[in-house]
Amino acid sequence: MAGRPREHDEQTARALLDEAERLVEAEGAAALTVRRVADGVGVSTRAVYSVYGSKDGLLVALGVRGFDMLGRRVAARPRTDDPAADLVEAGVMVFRRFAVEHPALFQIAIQWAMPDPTLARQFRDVGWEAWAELVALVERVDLGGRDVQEVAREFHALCEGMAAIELRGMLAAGEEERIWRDALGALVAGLRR
Amino acid sequence: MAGRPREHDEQTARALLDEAERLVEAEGAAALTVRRVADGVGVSTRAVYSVYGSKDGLLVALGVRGFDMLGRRVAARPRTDDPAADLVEAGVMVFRRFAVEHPALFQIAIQWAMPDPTLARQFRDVGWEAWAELVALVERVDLGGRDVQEVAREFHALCEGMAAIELRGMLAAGEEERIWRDALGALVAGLRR
DNA sequence: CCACATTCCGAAACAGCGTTGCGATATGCT
DNA sequence: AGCATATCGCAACGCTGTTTCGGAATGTGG
Repeated sequence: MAGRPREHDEQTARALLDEAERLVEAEGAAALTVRRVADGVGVSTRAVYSVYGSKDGLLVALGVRGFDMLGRRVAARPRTDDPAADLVEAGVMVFRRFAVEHPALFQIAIQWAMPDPTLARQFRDVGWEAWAELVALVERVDLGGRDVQEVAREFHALCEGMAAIELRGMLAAGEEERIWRDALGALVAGLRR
Repeated sequence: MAGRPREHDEQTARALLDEAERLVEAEGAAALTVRRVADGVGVSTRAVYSVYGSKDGLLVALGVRGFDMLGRRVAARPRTDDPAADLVEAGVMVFRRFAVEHPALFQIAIQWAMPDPTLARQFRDVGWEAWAELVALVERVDLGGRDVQEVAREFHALCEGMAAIELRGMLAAGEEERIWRDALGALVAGLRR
């Protein structure tokens, strides 16, 4: 008595998630509807509910994907003998790149840009792993007795704000990386004195 | 040939906007529906369309209200003989207070947290006025030849990021103001050297 | 080899959303 | 007084997320 085997495997799950991210990226959060995601992959709307339970489940999965990506990239950063520069470079080359290349994931995972922000609780664990990677980078910088968690928050705040502003098209075209380095460098320098 | 006089005057308009802000504040952006706003004020849904044209029009009006509030408060800040401190205090006492007291307006006006972010174009003018007030504060600080607009952007980015983080409950309770001052102070100090 | 029990999928239905067309209503001018 | 006119409230439309339900597909017991 085995019953009918499920047709929607892990491959369909990834295809659905890809389509969801693509939709938000291309047409904004309002374009993310269960019907369009299903149609884009070529399955019925029921498949989305079989795999992710609900539209909210889809959003949570996007958040997990975002934090997973972010955490891996921070961890993969090279460590030089200049911890302060390492931190700034991580901000520019990881956080900025992530936000620019995957704005939909940035908005969902980092900014909690969803109809129901309490859903963020469901990817808190994955987020914490990425957070720990950032803290590890901050820990290497001498900050004159400042609380590491607190500094990490402040650094993250500047990164998040810069990313938000850049995604809104408010940074001079072509100058984005320089301005990021200027801002992040100034914050770290100001914290060290 | 005068026709029937309109029943929904400026007073109803303000009542609708108040109710809209209250709804978003209390239950999140998803709770903002034309029907609920109308019911809350005691008029029909048609009134919302008579006054604001659409739900999007309501969102734009909330954005205008936010920027108007922000601009006035920045302009009203006292100028002391320490321009750098004035800037930091403006960030803490204006931007932070605004975000904490009116999170819905912050999310709409500043973060463009709407289904269709292109609506932000419609309150760009009011936003520019508030922006000019911030630039005026930055201009007084000696920044060693840095571009004023650019520094204003960086300062705004940190404020926006800190506000976003605080609204998500990620700052130690009771320590918020001190952390804001620490972060903003560090950025300004780092920019001045 | 067949029929059954079991499981899942897809189409259709439901409530709620933003929005709009239409009949009824309430006013000011002639 | 009666007509012209502009507004309002109700009901409908197409869309949304979600659920229900009948049919289809499979591994197993006879």
